[in-house]
Order: sequence, then structure tokens, then C-alpha cells
Amino acid sequence: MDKAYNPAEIEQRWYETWEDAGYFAPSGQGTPYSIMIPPPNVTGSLHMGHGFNNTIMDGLVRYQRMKGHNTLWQVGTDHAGIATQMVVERRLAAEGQNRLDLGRDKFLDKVWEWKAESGGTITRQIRRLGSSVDWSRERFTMDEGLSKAVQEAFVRLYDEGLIYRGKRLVNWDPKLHTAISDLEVLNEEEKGSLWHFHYPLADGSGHLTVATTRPETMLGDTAVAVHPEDERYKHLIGKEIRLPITGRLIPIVADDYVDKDFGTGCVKITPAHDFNDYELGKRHNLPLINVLDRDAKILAEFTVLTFANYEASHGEKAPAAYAGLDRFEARKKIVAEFETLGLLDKIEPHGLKVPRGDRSGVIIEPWLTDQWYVKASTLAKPAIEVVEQGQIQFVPKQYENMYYAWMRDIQDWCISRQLWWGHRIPAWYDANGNVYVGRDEAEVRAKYSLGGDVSLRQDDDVLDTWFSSALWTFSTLGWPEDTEALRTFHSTDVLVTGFDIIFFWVARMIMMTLHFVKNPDGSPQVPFKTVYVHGLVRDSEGQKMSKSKGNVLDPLDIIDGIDIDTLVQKRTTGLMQPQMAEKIEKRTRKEFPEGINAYGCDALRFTFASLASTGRDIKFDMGRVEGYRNFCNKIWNAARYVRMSVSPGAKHDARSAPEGATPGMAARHAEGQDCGLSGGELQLSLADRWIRARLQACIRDTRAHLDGYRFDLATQSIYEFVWNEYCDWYLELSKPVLNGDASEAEKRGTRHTLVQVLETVLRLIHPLMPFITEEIWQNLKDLSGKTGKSIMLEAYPEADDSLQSEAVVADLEWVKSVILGVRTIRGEMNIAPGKLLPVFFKNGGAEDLHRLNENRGFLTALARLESITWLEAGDEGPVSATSLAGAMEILIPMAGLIDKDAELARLSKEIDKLKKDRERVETKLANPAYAEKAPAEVVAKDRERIAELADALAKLEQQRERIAGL
RNA sequence: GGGCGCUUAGCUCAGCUGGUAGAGCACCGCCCUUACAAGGCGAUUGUCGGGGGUUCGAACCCCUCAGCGCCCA
Repeated sequence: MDKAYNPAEIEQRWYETWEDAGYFAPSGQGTPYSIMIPPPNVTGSLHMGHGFNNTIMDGLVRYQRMKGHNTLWQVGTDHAGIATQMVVERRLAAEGQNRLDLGRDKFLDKVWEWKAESGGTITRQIRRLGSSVDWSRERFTMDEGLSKAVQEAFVRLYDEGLIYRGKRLVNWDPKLHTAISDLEVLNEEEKGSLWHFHYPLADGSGHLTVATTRPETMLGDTAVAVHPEDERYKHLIGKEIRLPITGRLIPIVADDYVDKDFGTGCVKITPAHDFNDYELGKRHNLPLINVLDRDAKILAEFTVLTFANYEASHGEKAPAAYAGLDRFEARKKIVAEFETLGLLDKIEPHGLKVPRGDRSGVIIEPWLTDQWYVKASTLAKPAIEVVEQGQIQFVPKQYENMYYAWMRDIQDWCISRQLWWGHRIPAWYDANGNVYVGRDEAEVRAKYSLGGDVSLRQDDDVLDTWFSSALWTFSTLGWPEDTEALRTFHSTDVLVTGFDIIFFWVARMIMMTLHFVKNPDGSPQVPFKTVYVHGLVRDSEGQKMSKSKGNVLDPLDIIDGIDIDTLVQKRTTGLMQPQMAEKIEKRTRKEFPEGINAYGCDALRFTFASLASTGRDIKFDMGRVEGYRNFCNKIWNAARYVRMSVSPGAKHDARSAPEGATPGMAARHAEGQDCGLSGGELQLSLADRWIRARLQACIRDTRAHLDGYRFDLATQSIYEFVWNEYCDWYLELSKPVLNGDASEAEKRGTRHTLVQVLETVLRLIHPLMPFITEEIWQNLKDLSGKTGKSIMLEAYPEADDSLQSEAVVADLEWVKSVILGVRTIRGEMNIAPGKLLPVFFKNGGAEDLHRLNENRGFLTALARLESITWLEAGDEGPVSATSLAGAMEILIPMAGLIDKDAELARLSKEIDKLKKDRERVETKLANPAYAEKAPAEVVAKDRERIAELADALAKLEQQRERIAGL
């Protein structure tokens, strides 16, 4: 084995081996366990969120696979309608082309070309993360099978009356020219103005003043509303306004939607351009006047509609000066015109939430169009119930509230998008605009008895990408066919996702799955039994990572490393706002002056796991990665030590062990460094028995934490055991046995334990750090007696309670406390670590003496002792620096080694500390209520503690006197 | 405006059903001791956001205030 751990050398090799061998596919044995990957954008690339998410899922999947389950991790990608179409359009633009010139079919060819070109990136990256997904079952939302599922779902929902087409206000993106759902709109607080306009009464008796944040929409005003109880305006209700600029007559209506205290208390109502106004308009049966075109420019001729009949009743010419003006130009012009007319009262600065498209970044326009909707409220009901009844559980639990809050107030879901890239809506129209829904045109004709003479045209629009994602858990398993896979792996076990897509995806999957996937008895199946919701990865300052901020990290750059110039270049190319480049470069150079080191996948994964606590934000700290890379190195070197101590001949390169060695060969290979594989007496030392006991505790804790989705705690217990117990203590304790004059049986016992504990711990860690564990495990095979082909197919460790022993742990704790006592004195007195010391034990009991005699070798080696002298009762011993192991005193003679004042100072410090402790416990015990009400065992523990403290203090004070008197 | 979350060592975070505050990183000493200097040994580090309450006992439970963040309207 190389002296230092080198991840680059081992990772890709093992992944290919596993994949080629087909180890990721379900074994076909055991209870099924399945996880569906949240499908990433097919043309996207990996970000830290994926890295995190994949680490968790792979951890779970490898854990369950090792536990013997028939494990499927379903992989795939989605087509990301808007995002992908945008990218392709941008590429076309760079070539001076656009989609409309190209036409639908040619454009789609271009998208598929782009998918072929860039689509492998994300899947290659998933491989680099070590994700053990079943590539043989990879799916894409635009696959034939999944497309069929989408079509089937749409048709069934339509036939059941759960999908409808209607003219509604939608969130219109004037840049992308498509409707988007509520969830794709971000409302951010921005600075704006509140304009106060005078609106003259039609009868010339005066005016009232409205306040608005959107002056340009006044062209479409169809009423002014006041609060019915507002004394200022009560008398005006029912009168009419002569709307300036257009000259339109509009009523003054009363509605308690109006907030009397906001602005002037008078609200202009534009039902075709505002969601609230739309609802109010519906209540008062006001006309809807649409004044904007798809680019959000003022129409030359407005569309006038009514709620009773959405057909355009008649047009109304736009004031000539406004036709074709962009909405913001129109705003300026309208304000100017009001001013000219003397109708501008005032302009106040005003903060407001501005809706912007999450993809385009432009201000979203509520716009009246024909769209397709899913009746979410009907589907939501059972979806709420399955969570209430515990058939689906959220981890952590508090996310259930978030889910309920949204589901109980759910709006119908607008599923049509005015895009070309996506699943085309399976609806056809005849010349009269009648709509027919079916799986294809032939079916439609048959279903609706349409003759060949009726010409049909398919809907141009496509479905929201999330519509196909909502079917993901079952469409990937073959639905609507009744497949073996569907029967085996649905419901899936757990969904692992960030809280940001609970609404987008989780909720919709639950609704769709309950509706479409049933048990043989007709009861609905849930898509997954558990939703594990993790936090979002942010940068070291807690900022959300985004391309525009220039703070994104590519997990592969942490695995492979990246120099600073390349990183800067990566962060500053292709920016939407190129002027940010300078700032981003400065920040990046400041944060990573040396670029990023190559830490390897295992270190990165262990870091992600260690950050997976219950919080919502995960600030990514490169220091943690470095720490865990060191941990990998620690494991690596522990393995080297084990190999060297067990097979001294194999010191240079353990990989010289024959590959695929049979047990017999392995035994021969290990010949001369018997670790108990081929029988022979094993005598276990206290250290051997101790590390085996501690290992059981670590196994138990790790399993419990993995079962509870507390990956952070799992990494903690693993780290703690490997570093602080196995490496710091056990490996050191093994040295005196192996290098000393212990019997062959004892040496064999220790070699055996060294190997077996390491081998077990590798399996314990494997789900989190697959590569290094496999590499070492393979190197250890000849010594451990394992014959399996891969650690990933081995059994996950189970705790053996018979190996736990409190007595053994207590004995070893005693050994540690003696060694620590000596080390403390050595450290504080600046005695060289290599200097051998004589030590005297004073006031020890029978148990101390027994433990001393059993462990003399350990003490001598680890505390670096020249001699150990047991002082009989009454024997003062030499003047010494003192430390305590329980009630026993550990004396290191001062002569020539220790300065009197230094030792006095050290003792005083220790005494002060103990006194403080004693004081605190005494105060507590002095309270009669405490002794009376606290549990007896707690009180007893405190009394015991006080006795110990008193004893220790007496001894230390005596020592201090003795030294002071010199 | 409604709801949720967070505030613990310089930094990033654990702290399970209340019972003497923990880890990693950083920092400070001493060490290149034949697994590991990506290391070893030792030391230091906290009015657990403020205030109040419940309790024998509160980082943990309740109330309240402040700051930060998120979601919804």
C-alpha cells in the first residue's frame, strides 16, 4: 500500500468494476427496497445539492443492499422543458437563428441533438459520486414509455373530469411566452412607487383618487372599488367614473376586499391584469379588458370579455399613442399624461412584492389565456389523509405542517406550457374549437365518432415538466403496464429531497400516485413511505449558491481539485450579467487563494453525510472536507499498519496479494503471520476484548443513526470509534503485544483482532465511503478470510451483544487513565516524549494492583516507563509530581526532571478545579428539596462524586504540602 | 399580516425522554517515536441570544423580547 491515501488512483477503477459486474442492479433476493432518484435535468450538470442528495441516497441504498434487501435505486433524468428550451434557443440565437424560423419539428431535432451532446454530463457525474444506481433501468421523462404514461394519465384525468381547459388569469412570462405555475414565480420585495391618480366622476360632481402600483393597467380598468363601510366614499357607490385617457365609463362598486387604510381607500379594478381584481370582477360581473399582448406591449385593439361569456364581445381601440408600447414605456407615458391633465395627485415611494419568473427573471404578467388545469383540490384530499394517517411520514416531522398548509389551500395547477419541448398535450380541436382528448388522433375520432371529413388539429402546447415528474415513481417502473417491477418495487421506501421542492414535486407525486396506482384490493398505493427532507447546501457565508452570484461549487472540483484560475474562469463565463465578473473573481480569489485541493469522493461524501442534520441550511465548509480527507488518510494508514504488523513481508505493497485469492491461497499468503484464519489458539488481551466491545457499541449506534436518517450522527460515531478508539488506543496497544515477548497465542489473538475489527469497520463505513473501503477491503481479503467479490455485496455488520463487557471497558479505562496521568505530567512539565520515566503507584487498592499486574506491558509501552514500583501502605515514596487514577496516586519522581515551582503551580491549578467541582456538587446536595425530590440514583451518584473529590483533594493537597516543604 | 425555523467555544455544527456543556477546524506549547506531520502528545476555549416562568434541577419545557432566515398572503 502506498504511504498516503490517493483517492484519484482508486475511485474510478472501482466504480467501473462494480458497474461492469452488475452489482447495482437488484439482486432479486430478499425484501424489496427502492428509492427513486429525483431526476435531474438531462442537460444540466451536477451541483452541490446533487452531491449531497446522492450521498444520502447512496448511503441508504448501499446500507440496505448490504442488509440483504432486493435493492433498486432507480435512476433517470427529466427533460426540464423551459430550461432546456431556453438553452437551445440561446444557442440558436448565437448562430443568428430562432425557433420560429426553424419551425417546430426542426427545432425539436435541435433539442434532441443538444440532449445527445450534453445529456451524458450529468450521468457521468453521478458515476463520479459513486452512486450505485441501476443504470440498466435508466429512464428519461421523454422516453417512449414515460411519454405513454404521461399521455395515459392526462387522458384518464380528463375523462374523469379532473383536468379541464379554461380561460383564466395565468402567470405569463412575456419573455419566454409561456404560462408558468404559481410555484415558478418568485415574489421579491422591490422598491417601487405608489401613484395617486384623480379619477373624475362622470356627472362632473368631482373626483375620487385611486392609488396604484401599476399605472399602465388603468387602460383596462373596469371599475373603482371602495370599502362598503367607508364613510368617505359610501355616497359614491353606484355612481360612475369617466376613466381618463380612454374615456370609458366605469362603475364605483363596494367590496370588502378593499383595505380602507391602504393608499386612498379607492382601488382601481383591472380584472384582466390582476389576480385580486379578477376575483372582485367576478363577484361584481365586471367586464375584463385585456390591454396587453404576449410581449406585454399595449394592444392596438383591446379584447373585451365578460365573465358570463368568455368570448370576446367587442374590441375597443387603444388610444392611438399607446398602441404597441412596452408596458414600462406605457407607464411613463400614462403618468405624464395624468400630470398634463392635472390628474396626478402625488407619487409616493413604495415597497412591493414584484413577481418574477424563476427562469427568465422578468416581471410576470397576470394574463388572460386558455390553459389546461388539474383540479388539485379533489386530488389533494386523499393526499392529505395519507400523511395524517401516517402512511407517509416526513422526516423531520415538522415538514408535515408545511405540506398540510400548502395542500389545504391548494390552487388548481396550470399544466400547459407554451413551449415546444415537452409532452404535447393529447387534445385535438376541430374547426369550431371543440376539444377532444384521446391517446392519439385515431382514438379521438373513434371515441367522439368524428368522420374523416372533420379536420383535427392537435393542441400546440406541452405539459409542465412537473406533470411527468409527478408520475416518476410509477412511470419508471412501467406503468400503465402491470409490470413485475411495479409490483415488486412500488411503493418505494423513501424519497430523499430538499424542502424546496415539497410543493413542486413531492405533493404532486403523492396526489398522482394515489390516484393511479392501486393495490389488488383497490386501495391506493403511496409513492413512498417516508420523505426524508434535507437542507439546502449554501456557501460558506450562508448564501444560496447560484451561477449569477458566482459562488457555485462543482462537487467534482472538490473531488478532483481545481486551480484558482480555472475556477475563476468557470465561475465567470456564461454569466447573464457579465459586469459581475470582476466582483466574482475577487471574491473567488479571496475565498480560494490556492484553488481547491483534490479531496476525493469519499471525503466529500463523508462531509455531506456529516452535515446532514435536521437543519434547513447547510453552510458548506471546506475545512470539514479537509478534516475528513485526513480521516480517509487515517483509515488508510491504519490499514497499512494492520497489514505490516500482520504480514511483515508485505510491507512494500499489499496489492501484491493475489487477486481473487481463495481461502487456501490466502492462508498460504498469510503464512508466517498467522492471524488465526486456520485455527490455532487465540488468546485475547484486554485491549483485544476492549476494542471488540467498543466496536459492538459503534455498530449499534451507527445502525440506529442510519435507520433514523441521522447521517451526521452516524459519521460522528464512526469517526470517533475509528480515530479515537481504534487508532489512538487499540493500534498503540497492539504494538507491545506484537513486538514484545507475548505468547504466540496472544500475538495471534491480537493479529486476529486487528484484522477482524478493521474488516468489520470497513463494512460499517462502506455506505458512506465506498471507494476507500473497497480498496482496503480487497487488500485485506487474504488476511480476513473473506472470499466475496466486493465489499458492497458483503453483509452489513450486526452488533454482537455477547462481546460487550462493562468490566473489560472499565479495566481498559483504568489503563488509559494511568497512561493519561503520566502523559499529562510529561506534557505540562515539558519532559521529552521519548524520555523513559520511573513511576510509583501509591495508595492503590487490590483492584489497582490486579490491573497493574495484568497490564504492565501496556503501561510501560504507552506511557514510556522505565520502571513501575508499587508502594505498600505507609510508604511515602520519592518526592514526585502527582496525578490521580481514581483513588490511586501516580508518582513521577521530580529529581532532575521536574521543577518544584512548576509542579506546585500545576497542583494548585488542579486543586482549584476540583474544589470548584466540589463546591458545585455540595451546593446542590445542601438543598434539602434536592435530596428529597430527585431520583435516588442521581443523588447517590452525587454523594459518591463528592467523596471522590474529597479524597482526590486530600491527596493532592498533601502532595502540595510535601513539595512546598522541600 | 399568517405560519415555520434558527441563535451553543474564534469558525462550522452535535447535544436523543430535563440530571456535572461536546466534536471537527482554527489557535497555543512539546515532538519528524519504524501506520499516518493529511500525524502524535498535551493545554486553553463557552453569562448555551436577552428577560421571565415551571422544576430539587433548564441549552433542553412554557411565556416574552431581540436579531437572522424561509414559506405563504
